[in-house]
Amino acid sequence: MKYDFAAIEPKWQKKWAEEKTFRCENHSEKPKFYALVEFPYPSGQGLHVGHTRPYTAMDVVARKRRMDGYNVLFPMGYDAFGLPTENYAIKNHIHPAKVTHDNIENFTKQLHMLGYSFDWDRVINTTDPAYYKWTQWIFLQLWKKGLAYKTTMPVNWCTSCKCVLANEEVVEGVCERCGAPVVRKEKSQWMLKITEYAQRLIDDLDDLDFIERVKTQQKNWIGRSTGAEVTFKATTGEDIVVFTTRPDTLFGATYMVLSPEHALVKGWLESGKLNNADAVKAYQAAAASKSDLERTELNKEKTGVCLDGVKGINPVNGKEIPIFISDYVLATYGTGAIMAVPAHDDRDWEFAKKFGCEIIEVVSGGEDVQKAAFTAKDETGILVNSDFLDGLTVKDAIPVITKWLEEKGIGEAKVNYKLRDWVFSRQRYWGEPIPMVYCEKCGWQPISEDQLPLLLPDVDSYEPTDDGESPISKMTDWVNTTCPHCGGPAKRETDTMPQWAGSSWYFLRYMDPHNSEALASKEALDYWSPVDWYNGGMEHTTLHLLYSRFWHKFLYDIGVVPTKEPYQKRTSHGMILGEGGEKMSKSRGNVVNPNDVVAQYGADTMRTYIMFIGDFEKAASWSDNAVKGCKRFLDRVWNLSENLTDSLEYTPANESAIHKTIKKVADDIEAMKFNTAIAALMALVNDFYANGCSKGDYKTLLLMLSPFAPHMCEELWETLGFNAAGMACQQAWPAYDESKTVAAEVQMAVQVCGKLRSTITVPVDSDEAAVVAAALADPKVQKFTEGKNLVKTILVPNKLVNLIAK
RNA sequence: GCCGGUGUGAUGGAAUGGUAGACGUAGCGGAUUCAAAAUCCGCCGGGGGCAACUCCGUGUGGGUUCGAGUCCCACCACCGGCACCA
Repeated sequence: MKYDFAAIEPKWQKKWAEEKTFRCENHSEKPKFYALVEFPYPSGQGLHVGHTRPYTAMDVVARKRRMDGYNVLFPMGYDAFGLPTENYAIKNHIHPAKVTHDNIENFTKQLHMLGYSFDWDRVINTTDPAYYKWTQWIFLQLWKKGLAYKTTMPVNWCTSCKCVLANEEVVEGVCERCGAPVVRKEKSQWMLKITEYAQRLIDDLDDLDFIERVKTQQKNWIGRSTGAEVTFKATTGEDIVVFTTRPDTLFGATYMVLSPEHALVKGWLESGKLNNADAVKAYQAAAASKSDLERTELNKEKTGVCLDGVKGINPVNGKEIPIFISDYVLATYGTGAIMAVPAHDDRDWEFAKKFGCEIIEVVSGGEDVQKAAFTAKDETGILVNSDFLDGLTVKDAIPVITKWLEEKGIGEAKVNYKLRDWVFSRQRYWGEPIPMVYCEKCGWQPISEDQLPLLLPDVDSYEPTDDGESPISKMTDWVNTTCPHCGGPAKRETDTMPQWAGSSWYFLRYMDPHNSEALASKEALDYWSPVDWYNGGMEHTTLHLLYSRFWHKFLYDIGVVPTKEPYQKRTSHGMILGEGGEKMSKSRGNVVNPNDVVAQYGADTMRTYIMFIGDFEKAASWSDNAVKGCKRFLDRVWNLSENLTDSLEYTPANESAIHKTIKKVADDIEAMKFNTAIAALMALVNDFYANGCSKGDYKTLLLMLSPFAPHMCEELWETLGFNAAGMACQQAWPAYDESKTVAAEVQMAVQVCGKLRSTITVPVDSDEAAVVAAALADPKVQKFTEGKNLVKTILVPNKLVNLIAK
């Protein structure tokens, strides 16, 4: 019989679908296990090989855990709102809902084709009104708690998408999605107060089993820094509050810098306090017109303007110091104003040199501060020229000055974060409508919860507008409504939610996907929470992963979900590169389509190869030749089935290898070392070829291989008549006996003075004396020990003996 | 600049401080075949030697250890994240 994957694979896929083999219930005697992969954005290109790596990996884990006796939830869905669909719809004049529907159909077919063990009764789609009803509901709860607010501020504006972006969506000054330049635009936007959760988002990482680089990247992004806020006085009477991480250097503050957008500057200009108003206004205008890229350009010359007519007063010594405006001070961080200590800060030093400001050393221990700033914060620095702080180390001076500031009422300890509130509105069509109404009399009002879902209206044109308004704004029938509060005329919000809204809570919906009363029932949430293991891409670390942790914490605070954190464990896969090690792209012509691979080699080969390709966490490049190697392996397994001995016992020569492999494959799957798990199975098959293979040997092999190559294993399982107790995927993982993982005789390395000289074969667990005696009997060893005294021996049981001879 | 990671044959990659290169590709030799494909068997880090064998070898230089790819120190290269964040 030939291994005809083209017939076998659809046969089993059909059976699994019809019998709902992988459906799971929200209750069980078994322990629960919730395995999650990031749901795809159903693009027109279909499933990418990049998707198959995490999906296959978690499918292997899910299948293995079922065999371990868990009640496994392994769901799939579609994150279908978003710009590419909208852009495709515009270009081809097809409704985005239709495009989405077709793409989802294609994705579903492909996911079935790969034999994934998803519970298909729990599929969700973020564009389904029954789903986004609850996305809107969560937004309303955020609004009720004051965590959603609308405000006018400078925001990131993508010049190509014609849409605002969150900070997280701007990568190196350009749009994360399309690569177009991002500029600052003053716009009124819905914002979510993620900053209120900054500290908890850091602290709660400690108890989670996330890979370290995810934790550090999130901490980096949140960017906590501790210091103090200090109030300086202006000679015109106003308070100027600054944030500093180095309050110890306060005596060295010789000037101040405000961001060009700072409110005080506007005030001084309006009240005519500034003698150089024209220069100041010109500088403000120049700063405003700069793109993010220009503003953050590396090693840029410092620029600025000194305010003529107003000075600051250093509160520790009463000195009058000049005030500048400069774009190296950001309006959106801290208070938008700094005290400048050029002797101990590189940026301030550079600015001071250019503008001729005074540089006073207040921390000794470095080089001449006139030549370079001394920025060390450790014990090497001793305070000088600082009155009561003199003689203290930097570390000791900080609490002393902070306490002093607090006592005098001119400052306090303060923590700042780089994290900004989440800009939550988009001027586009294909997203969840924001369920808010604006009334001239009552301001912003939420629509009543019983009116949800607020449906996305049909429009004729989805084109984004150049004036920065959503396409829906032209739909006057929809826009004009009545105020839920006073009943008077009012207008709906026409911006929609960002792409990240639907994915911020989707894992909860899988727990109870058809619930019309709540986003999920309390019983379902209690049973399945939290997600036990979530695998996804590193590119989502400071986007989806952070956003969904924030939403989950909010839902926890209002009593909707039972756990503080959504995901207990987070792992991440490396990218799949093209044949030459370059990123796959249409322009390079190195894109691998899973459909082609499955057609040529079958899904089991595709699955096995994508797991064997290399270290799961690292990038790996595709190799057509190596795919053939995996096909060859599966063929060898198949062909072996025709030469089995009848016994259901293990063949003695294979026994210890089988026990060892059972342990290794199980451990490797849990550790995501899929490549070595498959290597171990290959080695075992090589043993079977060499030693012969019994039905019993083969049965265990099929069970171990079934998570990787489920179709072929089911077929063989059936053909060989093992199926009385159900399919292979429904069996228990084979048991191993630790004592049998070691053969009766072991080969041991013999070193003389640390150098390998020979190997000997001895009975397992031989004691030191026996091993040493056997080693000394070896002529190759004798060559190096002859005429010397054995000073010491080191034994590593069953592995190695080292003879120290002098 | 700060944080994290990685450096091993021709190649993808293996190695709880204990026989470096498992397993797979490619390559070479053989069997089978009219021939090829497929399949099966063998070889496959470098130098020296007919051989037995021997010396060298995990980015570089030191160190700890009976023993280091693995631990420590310094450096080099590359990759990823953050970055005028006060």
